[in-house]
Amino acid sequence: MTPATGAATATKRCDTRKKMLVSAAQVMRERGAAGVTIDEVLARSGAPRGSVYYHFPEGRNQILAEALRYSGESITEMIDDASGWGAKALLREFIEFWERLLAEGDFTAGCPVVAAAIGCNDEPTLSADAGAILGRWCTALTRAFVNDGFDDDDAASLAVTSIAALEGAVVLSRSTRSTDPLRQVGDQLEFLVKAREFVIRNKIGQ
Amino acid sequence: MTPATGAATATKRCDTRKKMLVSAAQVMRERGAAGVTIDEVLARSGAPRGSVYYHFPEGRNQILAEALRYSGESITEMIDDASGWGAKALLREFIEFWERLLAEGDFTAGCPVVAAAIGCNDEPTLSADAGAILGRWCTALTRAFVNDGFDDDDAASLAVTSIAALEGAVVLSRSTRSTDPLRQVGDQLEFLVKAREFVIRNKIGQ
DNA sequence: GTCTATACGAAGATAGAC
DNA sequence: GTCTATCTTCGTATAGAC
Repeated sequence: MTPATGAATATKRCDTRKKMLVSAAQVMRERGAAGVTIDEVLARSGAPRGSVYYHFPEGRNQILAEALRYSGESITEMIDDASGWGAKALLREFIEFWERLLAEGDFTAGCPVVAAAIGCNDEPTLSADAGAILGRWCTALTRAFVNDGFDDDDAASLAVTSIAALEGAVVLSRSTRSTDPLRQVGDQLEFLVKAREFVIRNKIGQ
Repeated sequence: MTPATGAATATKRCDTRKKMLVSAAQVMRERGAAGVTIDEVLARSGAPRGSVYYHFPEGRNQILAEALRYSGESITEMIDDASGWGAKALLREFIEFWERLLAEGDFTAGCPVVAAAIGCNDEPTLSADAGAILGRWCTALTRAFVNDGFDDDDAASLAVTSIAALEGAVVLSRSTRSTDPLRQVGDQLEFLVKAREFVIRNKIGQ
């Protein structure tokens, strides 16, 4: 095998796998984890049926697990990229990100990680995997809040609240077909952070 | 038919229907809307297979729609019952409610309305139905905030943020198998409301 | 109102050729 | 790596008896 063919094969291999994972994540976003079928993934990705169990020997459950990891990582990257800007900028970025995604898909798709967290037919570990990803987002955001001067507990609490509120807002925005919830939550979170900063700066009790 | 038999029949009829809806809602909470199968509903409810299409002529989709409505209403009632106590008490009640439910089910089940909002195989109206229910919760909570002295816009914004944050916290709590997110979000929401009140009372800008 | 049986299709998974 | 064909299971839905 020449180096050229080797590279081409490797590329092809990754392409098919990747296309399937992207499609699986998309279906997960639209119909929930339990709604992901191999047929639908094949139809969307254009991947050949014959290569399903070649790329994913453990079948459907493996596709679900990897699709979750794949889409989780892409959002984690966005958070990591933005975490140098400070927590408030990160929150704004997150909101813009979801506003764009929701509107692009005409409110037919939500967050794949939440979809996985909600549950699926079998594979009970999927929800825990989703929880781990959400936990990592919280950790990254906590770090950003700490950099902004919050102590560890406050930072962690604000981070968890921010992720929860934003993910909840995505659910509300999607199901009501409006970005209003996302923007309202964004405004309130911004105020919340400022109020916390104000309280700390002035060393006053609540 | 004597009145007695009539009543007995009516009771029986409602019992089977109700048992099936409760079971369907339970499956929805555990596996998502797309994960609800008639077989599973029958197995859990002990309802006879023969009466599925007697009680639900439109089949599975009807079961999903009614299970959503049923479980949505039970939570709406809780909100309405508590809405006389003021918004902050209502939030606390909501948090206790979910802490109890999550722990009782060993973190295997979340909110049925969010599960429906996330999507399902067919029946695209289910998500919109869920959105309508979430909207009603926001309306009720908005009213409570207005009663507490907030103007309409602030009240609505706080209500949306509260519902979003709490539903998001349920997702986080479930998938991380811990009630910490729910409690952290509860604390932050309480602080947020107090801070808003403080700002209004002292007529200071943000 | 409920039962049994069954038709029908969808979906996951496997086998072997190419 | 991919294709076709096939097996099997499961789930929805229908029909007709009781």
